[in-house]
Amino acid sequence: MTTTAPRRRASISDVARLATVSVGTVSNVLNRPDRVSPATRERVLAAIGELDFVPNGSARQLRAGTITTAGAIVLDIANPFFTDVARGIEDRLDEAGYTLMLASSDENPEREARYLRLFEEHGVQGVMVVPSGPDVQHLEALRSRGLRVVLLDRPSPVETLSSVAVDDRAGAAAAARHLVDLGHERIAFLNGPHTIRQCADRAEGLRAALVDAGLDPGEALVEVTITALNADGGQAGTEQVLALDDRPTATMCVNDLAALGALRTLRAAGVPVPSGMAVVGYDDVAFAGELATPLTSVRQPTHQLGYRAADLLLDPDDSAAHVTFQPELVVRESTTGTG
Amino acid sequence: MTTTAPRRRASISDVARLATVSVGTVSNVLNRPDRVSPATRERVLAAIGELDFVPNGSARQLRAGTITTAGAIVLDIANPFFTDVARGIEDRLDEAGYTLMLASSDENPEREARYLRLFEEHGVQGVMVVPSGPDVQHLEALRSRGLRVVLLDRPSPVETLSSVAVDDRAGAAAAARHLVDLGHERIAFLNGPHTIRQCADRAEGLRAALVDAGLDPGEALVEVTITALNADGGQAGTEQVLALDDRPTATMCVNDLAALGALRTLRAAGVPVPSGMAVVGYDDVAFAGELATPLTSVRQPTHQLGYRAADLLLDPDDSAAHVTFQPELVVRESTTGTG
DNA sequence: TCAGCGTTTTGAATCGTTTCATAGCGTAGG
DNA sequence: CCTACGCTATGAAACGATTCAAAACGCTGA
Repeated sequence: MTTTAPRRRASISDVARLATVSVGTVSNVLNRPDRVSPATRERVLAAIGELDFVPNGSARQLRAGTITTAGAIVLDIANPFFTDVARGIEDRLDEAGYTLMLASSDENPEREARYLRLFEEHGVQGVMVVPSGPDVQHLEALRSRGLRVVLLDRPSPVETLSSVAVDDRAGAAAAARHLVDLGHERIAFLNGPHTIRQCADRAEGLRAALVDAGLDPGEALVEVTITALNADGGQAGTEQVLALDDRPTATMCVNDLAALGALRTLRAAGVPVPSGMAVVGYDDVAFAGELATPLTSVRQPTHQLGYRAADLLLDPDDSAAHVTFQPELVVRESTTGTG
Repeated sequence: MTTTAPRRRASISDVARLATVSVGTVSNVLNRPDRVSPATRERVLAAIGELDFVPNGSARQLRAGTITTAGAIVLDIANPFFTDVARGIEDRLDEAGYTLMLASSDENPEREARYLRLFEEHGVQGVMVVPSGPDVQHLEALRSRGLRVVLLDRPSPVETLSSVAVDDRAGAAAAARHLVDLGHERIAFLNGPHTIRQCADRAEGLRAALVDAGLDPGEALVEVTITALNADGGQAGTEQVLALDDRPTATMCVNDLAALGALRTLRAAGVPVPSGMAVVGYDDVAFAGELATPLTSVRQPTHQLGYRAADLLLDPDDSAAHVTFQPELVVRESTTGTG
């Protein structure tokens, strides 16, 4: 193995000099090989190999103006829901020869803005974003500057931005109806802050379903806000719920990771599931069915969600489109079991 | 909400014209505000705001030569192990004001090469890679062209490349010793292809531990190669194992996702765990302890792994460093239970 | 031999920044 | 009143590619 010391990167003119042609010809070999005679092409390719030449993307892009790259920003890359969505995006972009730059905002609008700026500065074709706040003006501004923008996992609050979403109200409502049908009349909801639209929507769907069932949400619903939308958050929230005077008989969680934390905490506290406390998750991630107490959860078409988002981003038709998928309640023993 | 039609992106000279200064001054406002008089600065900033000016990153980079971005390529972004590593990387880069471009190679060397090229063309400072094949010459070539390269999750096979890894032989050996101590004398190993170094190392560690215990690996070890290192792969592999004439009494899995598939398949086949078949996973992901049969698994310091990798990448010292972490066996009921 | 034509190659202009040598300007000191 | 100096601001060069009008080349047929 040879250990060459780093040297200056070869440029197209270095190649041209070595192959004794002009830079224009080298560029043609790279981009329109058919316009170059075979002999010249050979010579240029040899020089490229010799020098380990890799074209400078910045220069290319500066001149050509555009690249086949898209960006995506999700809330948390460690959450399987978002990685499944990301896979859907990647698969669709791959078909079109595009590449994806992925980043996670940590629900932090400042980080979101930083990554958006990075993407814009580097001239991506467009971005897919799970907004970390209710305000989408900055995204509309981005669109007006010529980038394609697709809102991920939330219906667009403005006409002009395309969006792909799952009906969160329907999902939460289905879960709530299921619990009410089982006789629960007091339900805890470990939810994220309402600044995240999905969280607000789910709270609303849950509330509406309770009203439909003739219950007073003020009585029947205890919403606990958790800041970390993961297992740790679920644990903290469940500890709060267990400390309540009039303890609910069921807990809905904003996602399956939080439900994992809830189950862990309930087990530690010796509360049986579901007889002591029914638990419902959200997302139906891969392991939901394999837990000690298999988890009732709301399944979302994650892969499709990402795939379709990328589809909209690539669509040459410039008009905004809005796609909504329907979620599906998957019932398991964390609500119907005998434990 | 106003809906401005996309117009041409403003450039620094548009700003200069509007503020009636030279382009150099605008650049100074952007990069060395203290060298510009407050009055001029104000005027320029107003023009920037007016025009929605966002500097062109390609042009900047072309001239300045470098950006504070690093790339990472993992095998599968849907695998919690890799996303935890990615979080570690992100956290360290964030401290240094760097941003991360993340991609997954799908264990496909061609995809890996494509992303490496993309990263290089865009002038990242360096890349962290979980190589998808045994050959690292292309990475050494990258390094010789001036990029910083850190191998992720595998010890470097060459001196010149920095690496961060967990001792895979030790992890597999610890798991094997545990199984042998429990009396198992025939062990199935659902492993990935040996072209992936971790897989080869784990097979070797397992084999060595069996020899140490006085067993003949030819007899005691049944290695089943699975192509998908996830739950589906685990399911397929387990089906093969169950069809064997002389059925092993324990199954080691290359990761927890595969173990999830194994547990699912065993349950479907009515094979009790661990009395009918003990199961060991690898990675100790968040849900491992919460499964129907809590999973014995090899814990790796994932977050640290990523954090340290980014650390090496940022280290101004150019010499190659090699960091190895030790894994830890976490024993649960999938091997010691009464099921 | 030369005009005419199609193919291949050339080289200068261009993209939007940063950088840096230099010019302009106001002020303090002699 | 002139010089020197410190601030600011200027504007051209440079980064490394693509693009395209024009030149060079190689043939064919008269």
